[in-house]
Amino acid sequence: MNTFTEENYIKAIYQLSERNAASISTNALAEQMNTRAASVTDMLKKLALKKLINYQPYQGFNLTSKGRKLALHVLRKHRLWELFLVDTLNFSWDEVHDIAEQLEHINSPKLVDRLDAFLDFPEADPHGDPIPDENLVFRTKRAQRLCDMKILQPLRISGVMDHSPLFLKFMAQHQLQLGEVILIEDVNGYDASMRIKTSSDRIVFISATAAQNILTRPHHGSK
Amino acid sequence: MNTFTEENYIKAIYQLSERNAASISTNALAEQMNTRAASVTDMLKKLALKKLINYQPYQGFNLTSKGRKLALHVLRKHRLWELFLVDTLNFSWDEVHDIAEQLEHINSPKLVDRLDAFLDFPEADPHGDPIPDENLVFRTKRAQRLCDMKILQPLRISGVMDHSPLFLKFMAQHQLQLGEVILIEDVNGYDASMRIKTSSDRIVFISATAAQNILTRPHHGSK
DNA sequence: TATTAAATTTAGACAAGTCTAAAATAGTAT
DNA sequence: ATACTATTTTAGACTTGTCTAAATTTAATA
Ligand SMILES: [Mn+2]
Ligand SMILES: [Mn+2]
Ligand SMILES: [Mn+2]
Ligand SMILES: [Mn+2]
Repeated sequence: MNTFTEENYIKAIYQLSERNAASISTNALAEQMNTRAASVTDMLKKLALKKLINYQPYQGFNLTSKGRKLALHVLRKHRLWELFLVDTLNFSWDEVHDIAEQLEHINSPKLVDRLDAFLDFPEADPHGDPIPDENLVFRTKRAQRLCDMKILQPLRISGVMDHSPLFLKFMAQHQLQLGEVILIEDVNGYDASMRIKTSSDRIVFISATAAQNILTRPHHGSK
Repeated sequence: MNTFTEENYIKAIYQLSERNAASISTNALAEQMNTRAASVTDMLKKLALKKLINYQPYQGFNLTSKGRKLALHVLRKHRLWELFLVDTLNFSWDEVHDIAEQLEHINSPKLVDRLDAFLDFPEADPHGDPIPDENLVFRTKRAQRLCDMKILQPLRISGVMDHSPLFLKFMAQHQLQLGEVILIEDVNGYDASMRIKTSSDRIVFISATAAQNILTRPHHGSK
């Protein structure tokens, strides 16, 4: 049906438009895909021919509903496989992205659904990213960045925006895992760095950069 | 490292030389790969350049030790994934081949080894084909065809030679599963069809064609 | 408005893998 | 030994995805 390359382009377009809204620039996509603008233009024509994107030369482009569905289907597979690797095969969360980048292209609807069932219909992957269900609908809303949250409010760490092994290892070093409940005790007026208290009363200082990449949800828990 | 296509060619060469021994003909490989002889010749040159096969124009070809290792590595992945699909995701044995045909090309040594451990270092896939271990060594010898076995001797069904869904469904219909212990009661002198008795004293008649595609081992069990 | 700069697209080329049709080789039969 | 046939290889072409360099369009600046 679609080549790996086409799927990767469609996924990249989806992810760029998630961040920047509106329509995406050829250059931005070229950077994301680690290729040249000319190659992107070539591919855009093909994707438009397949009705996966709307595209007018020089006027930008965006996903059609068919393209959006494909993007969500690939994301669903990517995230289910990541969770499988962590939960079932005991990989750590900083090792799984590159493998899922391959597994997301395996073509077998039955396999995806069986994997989904085996993992008990999970709502989020090991990085807290929501997993679309079999109808490609998100059942969970995305969480908010730690840097945008109020002080002294219980928060549960529910995801990360930066998926690089470097950042994921940083999180592990500071024992900030998904599910951990924390509290912003203080935001430094000078550099917006934060003093954080964990549920076990441990104190952690993190930079504003780090706080921008941690996703949280208000926690309404016992005490 | 290697493309999917190269891996598929190498695997096909391995499987052809397993059956026919010696060196393989361009035409035989073309048929196996569902392509044309000219395309095969093109690929043979590339595989020879990569030192995966020995190849002299017009003189046939065979795997180098490097090529054999690659073939075994791909087979290992194929068979581990097939077992995973059947044992863990509850697929039936006639559904898994095409999916494993894709999964066998996922490139991650760590993933293969983790999968191997998760499945508890299995020695055979759902069709009874032996799985090379992490050093690419077979720990089990291949079984023998039912049609070559002696009469009135307890035999355990340990594999099949034909992997087509048609044949696998035939086996299921006659309730001939892997592990089942059977006995050849009689071989018909006219068409070499067989009367078989199962451990539960059920009688099954099968054609010589079927008997050629069932693999068995002598069974030394509790009566 | 004219000029300049940035972004995007086209032109032309290349590698991988495939194909058909034609040429070369090996093997067999007279 | 010669002729025929089956097998294999080459020649030339096509598709996909990529690239560099040049041309085009849009946007920004003077
Ligand atoms: Mn990918
Ligand atoms: Mn993820
Ligand atoms: Mn394959
Ligand atoms: Mn098998």
